[in-house]
Amino acid sequence: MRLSRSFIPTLKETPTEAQIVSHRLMLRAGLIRQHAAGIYNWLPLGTRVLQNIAQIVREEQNAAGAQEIIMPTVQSGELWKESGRYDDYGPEMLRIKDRHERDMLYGPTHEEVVTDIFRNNVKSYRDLPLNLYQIHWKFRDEVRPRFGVMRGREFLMKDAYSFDTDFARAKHAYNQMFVAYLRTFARMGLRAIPMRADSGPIGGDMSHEFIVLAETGESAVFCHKGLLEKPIPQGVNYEGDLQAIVDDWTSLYAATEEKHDAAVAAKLGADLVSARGIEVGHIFHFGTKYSAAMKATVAGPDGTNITPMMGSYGIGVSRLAGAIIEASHDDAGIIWPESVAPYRVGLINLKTGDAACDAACADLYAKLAAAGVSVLYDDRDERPGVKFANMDLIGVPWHVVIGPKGLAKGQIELKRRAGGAREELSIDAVLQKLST
RNA sequence: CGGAGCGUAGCUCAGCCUGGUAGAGCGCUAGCUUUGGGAGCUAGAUGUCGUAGGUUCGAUUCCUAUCGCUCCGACCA
Repeated sequence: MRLSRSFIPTLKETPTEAQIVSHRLMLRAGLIRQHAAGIYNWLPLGTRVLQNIAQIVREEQNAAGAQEIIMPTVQSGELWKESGRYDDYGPEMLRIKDRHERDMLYGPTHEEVVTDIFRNNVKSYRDLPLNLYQIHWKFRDEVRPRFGVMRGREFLMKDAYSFDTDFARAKHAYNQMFVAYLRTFARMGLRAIPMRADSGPIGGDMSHEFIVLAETGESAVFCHKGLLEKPIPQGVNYEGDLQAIVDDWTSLYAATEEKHDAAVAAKLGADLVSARGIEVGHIFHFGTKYSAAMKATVAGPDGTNITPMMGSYGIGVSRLAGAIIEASHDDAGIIWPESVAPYRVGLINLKTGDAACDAACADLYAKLAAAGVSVLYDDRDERPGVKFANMDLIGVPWHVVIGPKGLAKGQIELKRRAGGAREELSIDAVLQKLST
């Protein structure tokens, strides 16, 4: 993409409303713009990041055996009356009446809808296990939205729902999501630590929050420092027994403030990490809470009905965009991990209008595109300082700098955004390096 | 929901206390110069001073209401 034709409105100054670094940088780098309290427009750069994050989530969910669907954002209130949550959920749920005065709502979560899909379409135990997920927008009318996309009212979420015939199989479904989550966050360059958590109003007794440590995190968390270095499982067979992996991760102390046991934690001594964290994922097992209330059953092997055990598994996709920035930035701007970066390479033409520079840039731009590398090409007639500052702010992982001085020697500059290491290379060498 | 603050140009903000024809920097437009880390000069465009009432000869300024946004707290599958 040529920057001269891109809609990437960057800001030199920080808007007053933004208090934390990820919010400031998302506004300054032109990823988002606020529409109303806790509600945001995602501009082209932000949209690309969001799509990259969603794609990683999607690939790992699919690998773990979940199937993607799309459920409605606007739901019927009737279903929520069945589960009893229409009255329980409170003012956080945005309630709407349609033209026929029917009670509708903008979905804050989808247990009711997915259970309705299940009971209408799944009739036999032989169709289980089943895990359905979507990556879709939710609305929760938070009392106090804040921190940009970290606690918005409308947000993009991956929510998965598992159905199993008994607890052992439900536990396996839980473990599948547990392991998939470890891998998902790691692919985004994040270390997310599973911590014992309160299951909250949704109910249930098996629950972990996946927490990224960050100073600006909303909750206080405590964990064994060994969890910061534990290797992420590779080559996982999701059909096989995952209990050993889960046990390995849950054997070390890790808890959010609500579940924190100071006496137990104190025994860790110097191994205890006490920090703040951002919740990027949350998994629950809640048994038959919804399937029973909504009379979702399947026929069992002996002909009697089985009420399936369920779990739900959430990832805050739009929140992750903020969390990644919290974890990876410097004074100059965002430092995107390659896996989620809106572009992999930023090509800077130091002297637009200079025939040699223009030709070299155009040539490299075309060749990188042909090699399948996403490039943001700053072809604007701006001063070098402006271009450097802008590319640092946007935070693409690799910067290629082409200017008249270097070009005279047949050299261009390749800079790594993370760390700032630079090297002078030939154009072919840069092409080679970025194409692999 | 309790407490506090802020709404003036696209952005950051001054002006308001003490009422009298709307300001700065950055950005934007045009031109010239400049060009390896957010340049310089010149010329220009841009505002229902959040909205509605009230007081006054006169309101961005004082009063009231209202809407919006932010922060602290409570809350947060």
